[in-house]
Amino acid sequence: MEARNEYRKGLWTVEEDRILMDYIRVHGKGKWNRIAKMTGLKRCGKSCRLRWINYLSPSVKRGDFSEEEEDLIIRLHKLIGNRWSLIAGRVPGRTDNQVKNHWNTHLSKKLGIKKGKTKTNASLPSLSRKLGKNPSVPMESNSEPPSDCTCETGGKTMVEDGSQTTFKFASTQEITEDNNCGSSLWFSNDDLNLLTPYLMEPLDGYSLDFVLDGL
DNA sequence: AATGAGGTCAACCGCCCAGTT
DNA sequence: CAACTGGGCGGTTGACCTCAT
Repeated sequence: MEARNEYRKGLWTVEEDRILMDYIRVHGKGKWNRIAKMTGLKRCGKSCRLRWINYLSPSVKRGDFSEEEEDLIIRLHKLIGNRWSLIAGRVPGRTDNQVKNHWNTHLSKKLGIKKGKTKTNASLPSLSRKLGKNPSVPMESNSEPPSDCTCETGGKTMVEDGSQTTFKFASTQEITEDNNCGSSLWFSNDDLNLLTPYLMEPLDGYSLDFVLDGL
C-alpha cells in the first residue's frame, strides 16, 4: 500500500527531468510506475508518462503551429470532434495535449466557437473509447502502408484496389470513394506531410453516422 | 510602478479498456 | 472469472505570463 502524499505534484524541475530521461535512456519507455521505486523520483507513473509524452520525448515538436497544421486540425476536428489523440496522431510531432490546448486557446477563438463540451459526432464517450484504441496507427508512426494497402482501424478496414478506396466495417456497410486523391486516404504521417491540403477533402462530406454504424 | 484581468499551457483528475495474474 | 495493473483518453485546473489601465 502506497503512502498518501508520497508523490510530488506541479511543475517538473530540471533535475526531475534529468532523472526521468536517464531512466528512459537505460530502461526504455513503459512500466512507468517502477520509475519512482527505481530512481527515487517523487512522481507517480502517470505523471512520468505524461511528462515524457508531452515534453521530453524527442519526437515532440515545440514552437508555434504552422498554418498547415492548423488547417489540418480544423479539418480533422470538423470530422471527428474532440478526439484529440486521433487528431494529434495525424499532426506529426504534436501531442494530444498540444492540439487540445491550441484548439481551446487559438482555433476555437479563431473560428468563433464558444468553448464548451462538444456533444457532436465522435465526442460521444462510447465512440471516443472505441476509436481511441487504434494500435495500427501509432502517434509516432512513420510506417509505410502495407503492400496491399489495407489498414485495420478499430473494426473498420480501408482497402485500396486500383482506382477506388473502400472503407469496410465490421458490419455489412461499406463506403466507396472515387480515388481522385490517389492513396491519400492512408493516414500515415509521411503522407500527411505531402498531402495535407488534400487529405481531408474526401472525408469532409462524410456523415459520422457511417462511423457510428460501423462500430 | 503597481495591479488586476485575461490568456496560455503544463499538469492533474477521473474514467475506461486491455492484458495479465 | 474476478482482481489487479498498466496505460490511454478527454476534460479541467491552476500557476505563470502578458498586457491594459
